[in-house]
Amino acid sequence: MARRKSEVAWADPTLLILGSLAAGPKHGYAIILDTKENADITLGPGTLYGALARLEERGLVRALPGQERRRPYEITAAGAALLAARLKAMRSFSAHGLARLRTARP
Amino acid sequence: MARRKSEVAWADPTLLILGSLAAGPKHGYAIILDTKENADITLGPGTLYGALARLEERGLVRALPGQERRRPYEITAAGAALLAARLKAMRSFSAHGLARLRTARP
DNA sequence: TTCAAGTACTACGGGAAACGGAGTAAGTGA
DNA sequence: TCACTTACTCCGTTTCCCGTAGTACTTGAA
Repeated sequence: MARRKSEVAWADPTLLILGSLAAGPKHGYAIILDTKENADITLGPGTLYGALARLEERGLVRALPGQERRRPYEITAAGAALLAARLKAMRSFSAHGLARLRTARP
Repeated sequence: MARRKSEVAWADPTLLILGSLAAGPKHGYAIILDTKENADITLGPGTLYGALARLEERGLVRALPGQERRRPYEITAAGAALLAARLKAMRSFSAHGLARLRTARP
């Protein structure tokens, strides 16, 4: 029940979801499996579907017609643009940070 | 007053702080200036000092003797190890995500 | 000398949302 | 029939992000 279980997170759920949807439309459960595999982070259902709903109301993802009991989502152009910007920031920050770690400390 | 002001964040404050301290010991205000410059994120005092206190009680940063009214901190070995792991995850995720964006979508 | 601006931090509280447990329900395979 | 997987909904708890306000000292220009 604890938010982020007192750990230092390297990415928030919304970014993980956008990153997963960047590969193509997926429904919620498929996103959970994808992030588990690709980011080694297991999103609980509350986290996933809550974040997904917020992303939708911000116009960053869009719900697709959906068959049976699955509710598939796809990333929008705005979502892809925002994701690209965030990923570039992450790439730059991680590169600089790792360089700092290599350089510094006796 | 809203947590993360309804935006999609690409890094949480604790990671930004560790990244800043990786370059060497700093006091709080210097961390604010550093993250503003290097990550283009302005941490408010509440965010910064709150996160710093949590990092300290988790043994990821350590308070130094400190002159005058400054309270300098340095990253611990545990903090550096955790930072390295998180930065590698970020680097991998951002690389894969950007590749996905380049490949996909009509 | 006065006053604005910068430095450096403390104290406080609201509220978004992360998180997981529990529940539901359909499908699959042994 | 039963266990397991898939796929999601609902809900309560807790974290902690974030800004505002306030304190206090220093510096420098008017």
